[in-house]
Amino acid sequence: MPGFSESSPAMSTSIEVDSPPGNTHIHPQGRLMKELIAQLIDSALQTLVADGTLPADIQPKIMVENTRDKAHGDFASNIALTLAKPARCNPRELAQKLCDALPASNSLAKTEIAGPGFINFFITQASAYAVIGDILAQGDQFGRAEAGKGPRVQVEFVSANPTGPLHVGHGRGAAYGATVSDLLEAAGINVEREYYVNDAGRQMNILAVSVWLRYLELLNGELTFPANGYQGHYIRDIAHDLEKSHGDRLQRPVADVFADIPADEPAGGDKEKHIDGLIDRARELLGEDYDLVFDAGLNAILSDIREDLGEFGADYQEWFSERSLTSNGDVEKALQMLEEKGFLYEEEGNIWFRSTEFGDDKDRVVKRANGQTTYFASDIAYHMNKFERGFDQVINIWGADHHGYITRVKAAIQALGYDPERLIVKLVQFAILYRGGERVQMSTRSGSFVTLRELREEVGADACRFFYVTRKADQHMDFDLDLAKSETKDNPVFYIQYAHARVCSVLRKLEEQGNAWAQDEGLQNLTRLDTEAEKDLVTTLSKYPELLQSAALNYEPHLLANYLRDLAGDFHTYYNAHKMLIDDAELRNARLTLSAAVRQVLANGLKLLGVSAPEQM
RNA sequence: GCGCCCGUAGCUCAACCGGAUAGAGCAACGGCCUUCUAAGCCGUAGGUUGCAGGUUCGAGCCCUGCCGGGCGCGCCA
Repeated sequence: MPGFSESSPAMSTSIEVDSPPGNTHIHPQGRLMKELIAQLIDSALQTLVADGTLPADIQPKIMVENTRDKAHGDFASNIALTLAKPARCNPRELAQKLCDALPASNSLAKTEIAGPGFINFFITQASAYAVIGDILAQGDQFGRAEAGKGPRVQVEFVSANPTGPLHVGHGRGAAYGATVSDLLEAAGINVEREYYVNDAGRQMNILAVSVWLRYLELLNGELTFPANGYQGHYIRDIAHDLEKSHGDRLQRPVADVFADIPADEPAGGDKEKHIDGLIDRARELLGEDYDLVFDAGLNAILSDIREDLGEFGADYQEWFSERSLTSNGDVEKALQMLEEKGFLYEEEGNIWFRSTEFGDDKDRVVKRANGQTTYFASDIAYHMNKFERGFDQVINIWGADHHGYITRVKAAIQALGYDPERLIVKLVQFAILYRGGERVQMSTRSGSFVTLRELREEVGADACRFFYVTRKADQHMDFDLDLAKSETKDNPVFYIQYAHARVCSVLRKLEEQGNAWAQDEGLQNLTRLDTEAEKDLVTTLSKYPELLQSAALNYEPHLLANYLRDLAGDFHTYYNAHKMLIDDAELRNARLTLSAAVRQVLANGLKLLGVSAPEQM
């Protein structure tokens, strides 16, 4: 995971708190205990080196990790295992010596040696429970790193061609990109979200022609619509608006439009040649008015996409136009730079980029014999532009079908003199929708919905956002619509939201009883919380900040989704086993204080996932 | 054919980046509602981590080969 590292080993031994690497600017509460333990171990090591038990030249990496099994304490280190060989002694014996040499700490209850030589650390209850006070004191900031201290990172996501509404395939990229961006921001990184608008190229011309033909239909009656045109009803809507705003200004004789155009596919011809002929003809007949049609299509669809994403909770700082790369000269500039560095050559009139020098399978055309630059040329210029804007790191979130482009884009970046490691491409696999146990067929023809908007309307934005990121992005996922809509515990979204609402409900109930939650009294009596359910809950809470960092820096929002489910589960278990509204005021307030901390963490996590945290269900 | 991703309980997926007895949720089976939301909880069962080797104190994770699935291999965008 390159990029965020600014590690500076201050000690003779390097202390590594397990994952994520780097990001030393982040010191959330949850990691402090690990660091403390690592320092205790380091001190013990130095003692053993001083008395000759360990050779002086060892370079140990001190790893402190969470235990999986609470019988193993709170934290564990494998240091004795890794040092057994250089120390030429039995790992368990070494572990014992290390334990004996550990400095005293009032956070540490005891240590144990287990298994092949792990050292298990048990922290004191007071130390563990301190997190509850932290959560309530920090509120919605709990778990977040200090803002604006980190590097500048750009996240580009969705970037679907503006030729039609977003479909459910884009939904996963939108949810993933939005969540990763928010997570990175929570990790203290300066995030800029960007949408690359493919407003140049043939597809956009096809869109323009489609709109124009529907417009002509409106004025002159039905005509033979090209097989390769955009068929969707939204094209008619745009045509209708065009007619409203410009009347018959764009009217041209239909016979002229189709005269001498190569035959379309249904007529035994080539649909590509047919549509290209129509594009040329439209330009010819419309002259400068062509742009009017073109922009009408582009703007209508783009504003629809913007609105759609906005309602989905995906907000962008920048909508970057592909056309601007041509008009501002960036494409030519990028090609010129490659030319100067000797990475371009000409063959049969085409200009090729030597991407094979950077591991690509074959060289790629950047400019055709007819003088037109390729889409790839725009991509090169676009990435050059990104780095020129000063981002430390650039993250592209692409559909899995684009993986073939990674190598060539990285090749171009490298050829331009930038470190290709600064570009991170995350591929998002497609989601397959299921309804009633049946796979929903994704065809425009079938009655099944295809757009993201329809999906949101059917299952709700909360469930959409959550379900999309609940699996690792590079995994194929099955999206169960019935489950997403269900209001039972089977549905993780409801399950988590319900846990949040339950805490609110208890506090409301308390008020109805004419009582109030006394946080201070609760904090002072946390030691009364001595059941297993309560200890487990506190342990889970204490892991939140670290989990957040890990989810952010590894671009894995599913970790947060799973965590919230676990936390909600722990809470439901607790709630069911222990009554809160009891007469014993000290215990009551202690339990309410713990519950309020759970509510806070649930709310913080849900917010990052773009899911609402209702107070009542 | 080449490249990338993947293969874990009947199903959908985790596993803190090499650690201890591989974990959740569904589904299945058995319990719990005069009690703050049963929109919930508890318990049982379920595995040779696709197969075969290798690396080491230790492998679901790393290496090699094979089997199976997905995607990509345009002067398309």
